[in-house]
Amino acid sequence: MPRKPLSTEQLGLIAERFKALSEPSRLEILNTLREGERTVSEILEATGLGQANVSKHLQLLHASGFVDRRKDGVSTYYRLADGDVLRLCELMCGRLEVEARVKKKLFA
Amino acid sequence: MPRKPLSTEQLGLIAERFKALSEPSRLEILNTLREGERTVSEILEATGLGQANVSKHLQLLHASGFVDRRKDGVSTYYRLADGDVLRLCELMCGRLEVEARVKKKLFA
DNA sequence: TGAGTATATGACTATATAGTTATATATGTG
DNA sequence: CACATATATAACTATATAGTCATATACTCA
Repeated sequence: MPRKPLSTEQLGLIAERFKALSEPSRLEILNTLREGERTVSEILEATGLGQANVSKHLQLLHASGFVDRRKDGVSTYYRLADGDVLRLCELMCGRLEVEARVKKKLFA
Repeated sequence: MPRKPLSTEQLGLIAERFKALSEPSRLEILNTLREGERTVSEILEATGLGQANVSKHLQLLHASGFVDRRKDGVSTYYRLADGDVLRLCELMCGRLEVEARVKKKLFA
């Protein structure tokens, strides 16, 4: 949250973006795209998710600006739009690691 | 997302945390706590949300590790657990600003 | 102890959405 | 053109959850 207070409208937009990242299947898709550009078919294979399901998730991730895409012939290639997804997830992972350490210490 | 690939289980935990931040009401609560420690009553007043509703949101935020709390007498004081919420939201805000600039440019 | 206040919790409803199935829309190839 | 393949979309179902109302719990004080 920045220095300035945020309007209700801004909070709504932020919430919407976080929601895009709040589903395991979508994170799995993004995780696949870490390796680089992939077609929908490749994502299907990598994740084991259903075709229609993946397609919808990709539409949402694209609408949220987390992935870019290009069409080439019959295929659509998706890729991470920028490094923010990685940064966001790293931040969350850091939290989880700390948490795990604390829990471990409690039982030690 | 960190350098190493993430397990399905880890992705689930990360998604869970993002979900905690994916509701406007909860962001509004966190936004209130930016100013410092607040009681539930103060949060009610600041946000205009219902009592039971706020209480449940606070339980969730606490379970997710985003807020800490202490009881003093009949009141419970909540506060941001650390700076990560601010960092996460700043990142999202940055994205939205860029997006807004691009949109503006398109219509210029 | 009884009344009052602050917070938490349970039950319920309404809404959003993940996943699936079936179908539509390209695009490429013989 | 007919057909195959890749992706997108529509309709539907099942599940999760935000919000609300009613109630429970916990603390304070007279």
